[in-house]
Amino acid sequence: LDYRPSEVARSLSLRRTHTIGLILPDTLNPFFAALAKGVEDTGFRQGYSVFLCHSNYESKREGAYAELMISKQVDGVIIIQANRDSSAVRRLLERRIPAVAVDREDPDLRLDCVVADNFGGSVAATKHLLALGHRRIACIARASGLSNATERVRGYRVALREAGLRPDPRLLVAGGRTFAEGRQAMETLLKARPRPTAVFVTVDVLAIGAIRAIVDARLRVPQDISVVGFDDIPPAAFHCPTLTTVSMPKWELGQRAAEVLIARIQNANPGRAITRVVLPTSLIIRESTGVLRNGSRSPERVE
Amino acid sequence: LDYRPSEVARSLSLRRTHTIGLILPDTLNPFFAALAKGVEDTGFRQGYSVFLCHSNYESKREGAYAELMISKQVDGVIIIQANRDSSAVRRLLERRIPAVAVDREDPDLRLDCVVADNFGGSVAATKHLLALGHRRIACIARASGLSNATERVRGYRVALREAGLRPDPRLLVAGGRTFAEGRQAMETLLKARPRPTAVFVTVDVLAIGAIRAIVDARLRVPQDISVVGFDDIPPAAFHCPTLTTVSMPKWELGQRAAEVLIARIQNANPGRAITRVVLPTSLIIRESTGVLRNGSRSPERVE
DNA sequence: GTGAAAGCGCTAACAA
DNA sequence: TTGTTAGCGCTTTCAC
Repeated sequence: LDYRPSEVARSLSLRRTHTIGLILPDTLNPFFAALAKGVEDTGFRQGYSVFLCHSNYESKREGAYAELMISKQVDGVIIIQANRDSSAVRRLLERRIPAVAVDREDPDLRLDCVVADNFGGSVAATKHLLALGHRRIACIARASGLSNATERVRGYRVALREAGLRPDPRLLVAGGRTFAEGRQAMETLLKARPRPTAVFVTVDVLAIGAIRAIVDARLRVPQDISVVGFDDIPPAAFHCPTLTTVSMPKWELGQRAAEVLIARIQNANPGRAITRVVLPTSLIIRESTGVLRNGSRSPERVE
Repeated sequence: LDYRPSEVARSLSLRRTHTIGLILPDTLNPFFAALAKGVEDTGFRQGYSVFLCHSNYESKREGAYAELMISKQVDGVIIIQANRDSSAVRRLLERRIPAVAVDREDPDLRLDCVVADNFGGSVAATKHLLALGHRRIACIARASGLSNATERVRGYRVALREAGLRPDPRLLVAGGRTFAEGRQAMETLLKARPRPTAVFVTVDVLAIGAIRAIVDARLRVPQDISVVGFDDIPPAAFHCPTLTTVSMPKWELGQRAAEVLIARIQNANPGRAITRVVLPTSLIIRESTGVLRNGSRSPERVE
């Protein structure tokens, strides 16, 4: 007859809940959504349920969720930190809750992490623009101070330097995280003189916003300005023009994070060395980048 | 000193877990992601944690999750059914787990539901195209057989009939749920002769794919073909051209569902009448729709 | 008021 | 092998 053992009684008895917490800024962002799917898929396959915890980019809420996960006695948590404030992670570690950081890492923290090769991807993106003849290459980047953001800017800078160019600080502008903020950042950039002929936008969502700003200024992508993004979110391949971008292994990031976490949970070896996995990124060339045209050098009108 | 009561012991004792399950097809779809955020936000505010359960559009996985939610003894579940198969919901109801259906409803099932005015939104979208002078108006729709999909097609048909037009079955094509499937559907439609001058795509994701097909065929939106979508996902406002669409109260759908569920949970009145809430939709006019041009009547070349 | 005890539904250790 | 029992950490009841 229709009997289901009570998981809560089992949890109390076994002291394991077969539940993990996933703390992330916002699943509305397609990048995080894909990553979340990766953890949920592998958790499901391995018998773990996942609590969805939106920090909403707020440290306070992140902390509240960490506290809640402690009370709920999850077996572990996967966290995409909202910002530089790592108190939530520290709290988890303090309570000996297995935790793994994804997408962004903090060298000060001793915990497992799964990240992508942000630096390499950014070098590739910038070199692609250089190979197309561009020299005035701008960059729109998240100013979160988190490793993924800083690594991307570092890749951009290093690539420029290797090409014998000096990064122009006026061409580096801070973006937020929404389409609208990407547009805004690009509007700022469009005022620079001479205007950049290409822009490396370190987040696809911002890149799509940036293209909007370019189009609204009656300029064309890529004829007047080339743009390359980062993440390869689903809309990137369908935007007009389709977006040249650096592909992130989004689902895999989540998958690997779940695997590392579950291994840590089941391997009751607390002194085990820290795991750090780095997944490769790769440049996907589409329509939004093109060779530098002389005519696009310094048009007078931006309307 | 740093003491946290064990929620699992409390749950066992109180027979309430302060946890709800959220079963949905896929958070990668921005529509579901926004809805999920709505339930998570209000759950958080009211002291409920949410289990994220991707059915992946598979009844089997949906059923497995329903079973798991029963074992985990969640206080209730919110479900966006993957397809016509309602066995998962029935299972929940059988076990007296409070459940609420969101976005799609099944008249055969006696459970609370929160849906949007899909019919009204579709009528408005179609009337908008009619007002612009279009007569050959195609429709790309999900063929899931679920209420939201059928209501949207019904709205389209009713609006055409009210304008004295007879819906042409050759202009109604089934789309899937991805950008690529939207493009495919539009490719089919582009072969129709005479070609439609406008298309109502019942899902934004499909609409963006459809625009891609139109552009690839060297036609322009809206000069050659107008397109209106449905959902108003974030990229819709940033696409080129920006997408005219019917706005869905996505976050609110999730929020209301959570509220209805929590009320049902706390109101131990099992005989209470079924709650059915319908939220309004509204047409948002952007760039992808324009007046019918005679020149766009029947161009010969589709490249 | 304060404190002890029973019970929530399981698992695991131990007896028989 | 099978059956019994203690205990997981809380809430609630009941006795003091």
